[in-house]
Amino acid sequence: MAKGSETRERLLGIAEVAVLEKGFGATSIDEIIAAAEITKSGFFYHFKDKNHLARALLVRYIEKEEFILDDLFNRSRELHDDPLHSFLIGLKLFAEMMEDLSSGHPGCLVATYCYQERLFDQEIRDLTRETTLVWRKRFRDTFDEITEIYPARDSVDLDDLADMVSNTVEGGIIMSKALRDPGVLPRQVMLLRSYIKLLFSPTRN
Amino acid sequence: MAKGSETRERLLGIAEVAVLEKGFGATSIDEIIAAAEITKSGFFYHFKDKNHLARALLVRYIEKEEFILDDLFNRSRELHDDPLHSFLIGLKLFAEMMEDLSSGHPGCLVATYCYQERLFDQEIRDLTRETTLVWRKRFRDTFDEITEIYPARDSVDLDDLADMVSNTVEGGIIMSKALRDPGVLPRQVMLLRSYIKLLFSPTRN
DNA sequence: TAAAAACTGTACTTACGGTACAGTAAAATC
DNA sequence: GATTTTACTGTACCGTAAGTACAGTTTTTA
Repeated sequence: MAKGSETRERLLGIAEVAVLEKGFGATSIDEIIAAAEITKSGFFYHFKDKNHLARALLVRYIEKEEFILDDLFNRSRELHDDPLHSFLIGLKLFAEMMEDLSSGHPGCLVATYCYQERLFDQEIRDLTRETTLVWRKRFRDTFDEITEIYPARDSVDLDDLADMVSNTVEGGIIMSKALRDPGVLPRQVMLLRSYIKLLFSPTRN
Repeated sequence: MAKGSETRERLLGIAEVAVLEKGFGATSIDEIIAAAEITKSGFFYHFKDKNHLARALLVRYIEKEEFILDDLFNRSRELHDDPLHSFLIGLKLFAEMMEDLSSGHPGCLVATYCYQERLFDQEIRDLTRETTLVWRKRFRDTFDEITEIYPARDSVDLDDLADMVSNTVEGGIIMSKALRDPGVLPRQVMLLRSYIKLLFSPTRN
């Protein structure tokens, strides 16, 4: 079992890089198996078709993301009791993490899939939607905690505000890629942080 | 000339929809010519290869965008003399425009190209970069005008703030697609507006 | 009416997604 | 230690797509 899932992981790793660079439709199975030094039959042993590869890629990506976010915001929670300040610390940590990616964020699979939706079956499209809703819930819970203590200085919908976190990251990845400047994403996260700070800071500041 | 450029436009229109739905690599020339009811030879008369189609698509898209943004922010400028309030009006108008797109924003070609960069030649990658810099300059000029009158309540880099406008739109398009809710993009634009408002409003508010 | 523009038609090459299926080496299970 | 399962290899094949080449034809414009 160990050897098999090792090969599977290698295939997924190679495919992920290729998909984020060229898009799913432009990534050929032939190039994946060439890089993985495996035969086509070997590939189809692991994934019955390209759609199954797509799904496995997405599931793996989502799990990795969730783990990273859990870890980061748990740490920020340990650094400060107050939900607002803890979240502001979390955003700073996130920005720093994005800054440390030497060649920039490689890209978000959810975003690439959204921009190529017609290539995927309903199951995959539902997965991207549910993932985005999980992100929303994560940050919505945070903002619920914050508003229990700090009243917002402008009337905003908290689901929209929660979406703004994902929105900033997704937009920042694109802007970083477009400008070929990995620094854009972390700086945009810091701007989001500035908004949260202004929005919830007590009036006398 | 009229008939030729008419066919060319038709090809570009069909290609744009397909590329935004499936990505460039997954859009076949055969499907484009089938929809346009033209032969393959006819296609290659207009575009010598797929890369030339990609470039023409992008150039056309950029020109359309620029025209729309010019029009919108010129109108908002006419509605209010003050640069801050004029910009806030412009963002509201933009949000309304996004809301009126019945099936949501079809997607940004710059974003799809960024997520499939390895498919395109250097010239196209430079084009996406320069376009993003033009967007930056547009909003940077606006924020320069605003800061001449209103001091920012938090220390922010104005280029970053200018990028935040594009960032919000690019992210909003992805979030709208992921959640299958066209309303996300306009609501995110309104959140950006809320930030600009908080950031530049005189302290007593 | 001549020339340029805008195509059609045919034929071919290479690459890719996918199928089918027989065979095999290594690892886990009984 | 034999057997089954896992994880592959190898070969051969099909349909579709991108792209090339080039000769011929219609339509528009000068």
